[in-house]
Amino acid sequence: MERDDDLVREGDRPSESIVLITGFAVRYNVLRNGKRQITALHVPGDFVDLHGFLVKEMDHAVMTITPCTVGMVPHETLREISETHPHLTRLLGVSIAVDSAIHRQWLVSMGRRSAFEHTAHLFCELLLRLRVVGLTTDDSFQLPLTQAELGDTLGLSAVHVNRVVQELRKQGLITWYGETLVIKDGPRLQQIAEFDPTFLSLKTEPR
Amino acid sequence: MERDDDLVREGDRPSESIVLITGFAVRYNVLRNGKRQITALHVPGDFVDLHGFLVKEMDHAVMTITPCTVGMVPHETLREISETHPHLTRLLGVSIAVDSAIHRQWLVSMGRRSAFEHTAHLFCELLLRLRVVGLTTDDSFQLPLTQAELGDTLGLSAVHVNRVVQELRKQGLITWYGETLVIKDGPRLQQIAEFDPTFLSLKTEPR
DNA sequence: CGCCTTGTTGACACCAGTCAATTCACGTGG
DNA sequence: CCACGTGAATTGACTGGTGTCAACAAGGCG
Repeated sequence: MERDDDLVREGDRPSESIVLITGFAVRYNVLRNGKRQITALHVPGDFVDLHGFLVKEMDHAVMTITPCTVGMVPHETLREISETHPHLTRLLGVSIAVDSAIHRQWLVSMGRRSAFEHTAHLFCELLLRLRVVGLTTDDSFQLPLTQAELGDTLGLSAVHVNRVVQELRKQGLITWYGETLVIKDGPRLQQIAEFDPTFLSLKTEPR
Repeated sequence: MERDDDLVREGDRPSESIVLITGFAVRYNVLRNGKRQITALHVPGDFVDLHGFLVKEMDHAVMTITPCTVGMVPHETLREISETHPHLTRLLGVSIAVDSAIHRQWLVSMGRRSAFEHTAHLFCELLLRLRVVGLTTDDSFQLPLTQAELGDTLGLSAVHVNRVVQELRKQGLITWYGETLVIKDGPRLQQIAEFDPTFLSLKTEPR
């Protein structure tokens, strides 16, 4: 798939779920006044649309922000799995639970962190998530987002994102050149963001 | 349980999950500087701590904000259910999916709605959720939150919550006296909040 | 009766939004 | 190889929504 393709549209009633194999995608809502809020950033390995299996109708859309390759899993298959493979079902549940943990952290960032801290927190989160799937080299990774898209993710204006990014650069915390983001001082960035890496870690359950 | 009791503490590794039978509870995080963000409001009927079954360690706390009665479900029971009752398992999944839908709406509100719209949206959501469990009379319900707690929910200061509530009153949209909140003009409130009631509705799946 | 929480109000500060112009990075076509 | 076009990044000036601080009112309760 190309850049800026819709994977799911608002109002859809999908009959299959999507696994993101390579590339980045975003989940978002658009308001009447044209403002957009991105509610999730999906990286390779993410089950992008699992809850579409459970809810009636999509209340939001998902689109690629880079060229992507995806896998499709028919809901029928998911149903069979949920009836015959309880431990796989649990894995799906864990996937949803992790999404949920990320959502909670985003809420904390939106509500109670400054734009600076919020941005730092997101970068910490992405470094960790991308490291898990082997997409980092040392403390850097590809961040194929425009500053405007980053603003829609953070709930900030594009102009203010720019100011914040400049400040992060000036303080020697990051470098962001082209699509490559380098975390230059991870510990301090985590400290600023009050980032707790354990919120992404999962219980390794028997079975 | 009394008011302001902890149901779950940050860092806990619970061995049972909680069903809220009567009363209200909140899920929250506290930052170093003392700021608090409430990430979920739980009403009677909610499965408060389902994901504690799936994740290793709680990254947040849950406490009652009214006297509550709760039911405890050992994780062992949940595991048995997940292995032998796929359709019940699905119900649990749906519960998580609904939480997730609410979280996304909160993110949109936090990021892209004004304080006024955000507050209106929350009131619309609560009216609908409480109606589903039969806790409304006409367009009113019990809202046992202080304005400070409401601020921690919305990501606003207590002072600003007060200003917003005054404005909602002045425009004839709500009444809030004691713990009783009355929605006086639901349609207009929904319109202001850009509230879409379908985001809480669920697919009624065979089995 | 006096404390303590909650709600309310006003003055003021500041973070972040908006608007508009400019620069920069690139890709394309002549 | 260079002129242009386009989207992204950057900058500055100004606005405005929300936070902070502080004081006061209104109840509820021991």
